[in-house]
Amino acid sequence: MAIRLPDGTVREYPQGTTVREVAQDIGGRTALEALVARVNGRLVDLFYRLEEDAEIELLTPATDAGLEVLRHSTAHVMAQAVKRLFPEARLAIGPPIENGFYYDFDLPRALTPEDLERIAAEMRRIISEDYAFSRQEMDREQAIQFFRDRGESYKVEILEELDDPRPSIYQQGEFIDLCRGPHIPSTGRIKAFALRSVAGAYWRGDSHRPMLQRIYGTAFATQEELDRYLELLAEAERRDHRRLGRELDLFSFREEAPGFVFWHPKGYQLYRTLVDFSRELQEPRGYLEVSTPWIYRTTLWETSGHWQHYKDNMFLIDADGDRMGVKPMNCPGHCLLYSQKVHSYRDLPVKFAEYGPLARFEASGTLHGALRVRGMHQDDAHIFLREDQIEEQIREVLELVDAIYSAFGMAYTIKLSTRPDEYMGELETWEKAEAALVRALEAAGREYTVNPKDGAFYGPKLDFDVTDALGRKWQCATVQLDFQFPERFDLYYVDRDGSHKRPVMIHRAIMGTLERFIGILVEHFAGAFPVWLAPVQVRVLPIGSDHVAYAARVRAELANAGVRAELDDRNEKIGYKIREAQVQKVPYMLVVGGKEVEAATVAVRHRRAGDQGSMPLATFIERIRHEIDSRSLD
RNA sequence: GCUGGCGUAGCUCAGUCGGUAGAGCGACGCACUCGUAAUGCGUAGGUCACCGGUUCGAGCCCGGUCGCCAGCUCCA
Repeated sequence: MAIRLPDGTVREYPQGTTVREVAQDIGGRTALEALVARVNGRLVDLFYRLEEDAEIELLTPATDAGLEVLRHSTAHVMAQAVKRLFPEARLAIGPPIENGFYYDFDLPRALTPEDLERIAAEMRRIISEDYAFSRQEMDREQAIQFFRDRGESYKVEILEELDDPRPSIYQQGEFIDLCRGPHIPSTGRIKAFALRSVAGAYWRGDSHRPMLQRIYGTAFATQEELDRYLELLAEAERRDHRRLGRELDLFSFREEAPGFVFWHPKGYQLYRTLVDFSRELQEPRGYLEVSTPWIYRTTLWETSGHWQHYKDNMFLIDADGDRMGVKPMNCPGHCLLYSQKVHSYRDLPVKFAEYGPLARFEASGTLHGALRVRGMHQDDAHIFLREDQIEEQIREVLELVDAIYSAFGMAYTIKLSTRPDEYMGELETWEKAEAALVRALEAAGREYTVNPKDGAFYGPKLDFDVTDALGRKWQCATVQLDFQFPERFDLYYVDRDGSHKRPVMIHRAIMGTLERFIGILVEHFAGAFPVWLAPVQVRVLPIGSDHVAYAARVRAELANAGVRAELDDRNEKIGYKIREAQVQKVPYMLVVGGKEVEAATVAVRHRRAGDQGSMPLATFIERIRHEIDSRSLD
């Protein structure tokens, strides 16, 4: 039979040759380091027997697929260790995930960090014992009986719902598990792993099913790569917005108001800078900023459909017998506002923007600093338009998204989220909306992936995942196309021929929730904001008390030039003042002493580049103004 | 909401066997008038998350509540 290799060469082997034998024949590093192989596009073990002509590719842990298999096998080794230490443990599932793997167990008691140590030690023993992985297929009924005899009720449940008539099981040493495979050749091939944490997880992700214990771990091809990954996690911890928010005096949280943010003056400065930026971009595009009520009678929520689809996430108030709900979204209010007057086809699109407060009753366990809150503000807007304007308006929004994210140096990807199971309106309308979004994306030449069933209850949406400086993804922007609200609110415009037509609506937020977006920015920039965003752009540091008066004049001139500047006139050594400004990540420090007073200059120190030498104040102002106005990311 | 863990000064943490609480940093005061990442000395600061129980006596043991953390579910 003919075996074709990725480099295009074709070699002849007798039928029944294993992939491993082919690898040995080829030789070289890839063959030596290969963990699994892809044969005609399908992943297989190295002991797989080739029976006919095939294209094969050997996969080392340097490939995504190879690394994934390595992690999957490490999960099996972990399960083996758990079984050795806790023979009564029942196995659930143990897949590889992004950056690692997990395995869920039903255990008689809660695991402690010490248990993780013991499990890791047992894993190291299993790795040094170097058991080969083997594969066996059996009839489904036989497999069910096999796992039932071993008391593995979760495996039995999986098998009972499995389509495969001949499921496979894998074995290494004494450990046997139901598994599709493939796996690495032997446990000794695991070179670097770490167990990270234990947490509860529902069987099959269903909150009505038993809670299992999930152990998270990770594995890499080499110790260096593992160390690099662990260092990335440590860096993420150092950048945690909850910690930096406190240290930089941006915001705080109190148990008196779980899920709400207290914005300190510096944090709120940042917040205002973002809103100003949003206005600056939206006003030229015809957005009209409005403010609408934040508490409405439930009758409005019934009209909008929130009562039926979103009630559990709403703060409800009994106001003297009147049932009212705090708004989780602005759309119903904007619909009422739209219906306040008669619109001509010529007036469309009408774009209402609002930055006001919203409240969503999020489950207590989901709250997370500023990233997941109950009280929020969005750079929200609703566009009322004619059907023939959909493509052009979606394109304009896409272009706005681009303008905003590029200002923060953030790349992003687009997801198209389609009709969820619990949806409102007609199937036909949904299909029309989904098709319109696809057309707009394609016309704009944007790449996107499809995220099935993740749309809002009133329409399909485009979600934007931004990637931060540590490579983590966050969902911020959302653009939703909606045919339902105009219907429910009986909105119309007067068309050319005088008839009443139904407008379409686009719901859109770019930064999304500002609380969340600022949390992301704090972590993205590690608190060292570019000058245009920095709450304090300059701190003026007089060396002695004789220089305070001059320093105060410098600060005032900076303020006149629209630069946010502070004066540190405390009676401290210059080194101490500099250290404090550095720790606060203030972009520029202006040191002024006798020489500067004399020459009417300032000695400029940049938080990263250090001492920049002296220059006339006007020169510095010109430079920093340019940096601010151009929204430089340096 | 669920599972597990945690809650002591503004922050980070110590507190032994149950005997009424401590450090460093920060804050404040005083002195020092200083040239690019920490001057010295002193002072104040605690309902040990909250409520209840056991005990002669609870930061410590038990129960409940709240909050936070890691996940799950949900999601911007």
